Amino acid sequence: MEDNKDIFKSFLKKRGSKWTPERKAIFDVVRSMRFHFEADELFFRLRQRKSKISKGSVYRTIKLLEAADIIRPVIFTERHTHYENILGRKHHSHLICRKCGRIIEFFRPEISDGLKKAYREYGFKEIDHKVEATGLCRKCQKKK
Amino acid sequence: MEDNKDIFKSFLKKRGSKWTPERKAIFDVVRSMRFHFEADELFFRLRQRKSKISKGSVYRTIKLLEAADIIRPVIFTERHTHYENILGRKHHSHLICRKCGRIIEFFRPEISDGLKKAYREYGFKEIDHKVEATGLCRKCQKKK
DNA sequence: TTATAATTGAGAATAAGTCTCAATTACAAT
DNA sequence: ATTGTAATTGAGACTTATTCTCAATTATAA
Ligand SMILES: [Mn+2]
Ligand SMILES: [Mn+2]
Ligand SMILES: [Zn+2]
Ligand SMILES: [Zn+2]
Repeated sequence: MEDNKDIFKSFLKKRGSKWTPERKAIFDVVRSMRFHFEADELFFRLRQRKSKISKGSVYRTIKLLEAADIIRPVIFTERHTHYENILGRKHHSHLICRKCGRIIEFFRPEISDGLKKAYREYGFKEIDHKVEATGLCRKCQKKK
Repeated sequence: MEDNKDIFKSFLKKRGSKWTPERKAIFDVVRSMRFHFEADELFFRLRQRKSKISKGSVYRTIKLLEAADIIRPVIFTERHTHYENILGRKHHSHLICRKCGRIIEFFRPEISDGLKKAYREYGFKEIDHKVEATGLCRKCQKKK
């Protein structure tokens, strides 16, 4: 079976794309991310590692990682896209505090269930889904 | 009880804001929208009605309509925000075809249920939620 | 080693949305 | 009705995330 480490390389090979140092570096950084991140953050971390990869390559590689199902876009509240590494992670939903921005990841079988029924009812072939629930966290409810 | 026609006016009055011809015109157009729309579309329709309302006022008024719970942002797949009129409409989820873009609105009690449980479990006070499920519609599954 | 198509970096371009500010206007108080 | 004033408006400059362009570079198969 395939190691997560090689999954991007294989993906690229399979489609006749090249395995470049830039792509490797970006994939490495992505694998190191523990939580949600944005393009800019990748760029910044690459800089810290004294890599001189361009903004353009970061965005281009993000698209490839998405196509490879290694990352997916999440959190749509803000103006720029947020991503998360989904390698070996269970699909989950997000609960977001409108005041402090805290994000909680959760899973509820009822939701998967309802979605499955919807896909079936409308004859859709499932690809992905996003659930974003907003509210006020306990702390923020107290503060006046 | 209050007529939908006056809901925006009352909202503005209540907070000491003015009921201007521009706001009325934008609200009228929003009320006429049958499906999801974007800022640009409001602007365009206002132009058709030979109104000369500025882009600035359209965006400013959209914010007010959101605050008044007359519209809400939906559909996060694209780069710009989409909205829908929620006056008198039941809260629903969206099923979107990745290929042709067709959007189906649906409601599944299991989803509301799961969300309610999540809010309770994490002590959040509910505000709103969005569910976007993507896949391939029947037609698009057939085509090759 | 070579040939070639894919990839890269740099920076220009795009586009949604926000901001600024002087001129205008709604509307409450006279 | 008139006036005073704070809120609102239009015009266009600005911001910012992302995409595009293209000449130079590079991975890889032959
Ligand atoms: Mn997450
Ligand atoms: Mn809808
Ligand atoms: Zn909070
Ligand atoms: Zn379709």
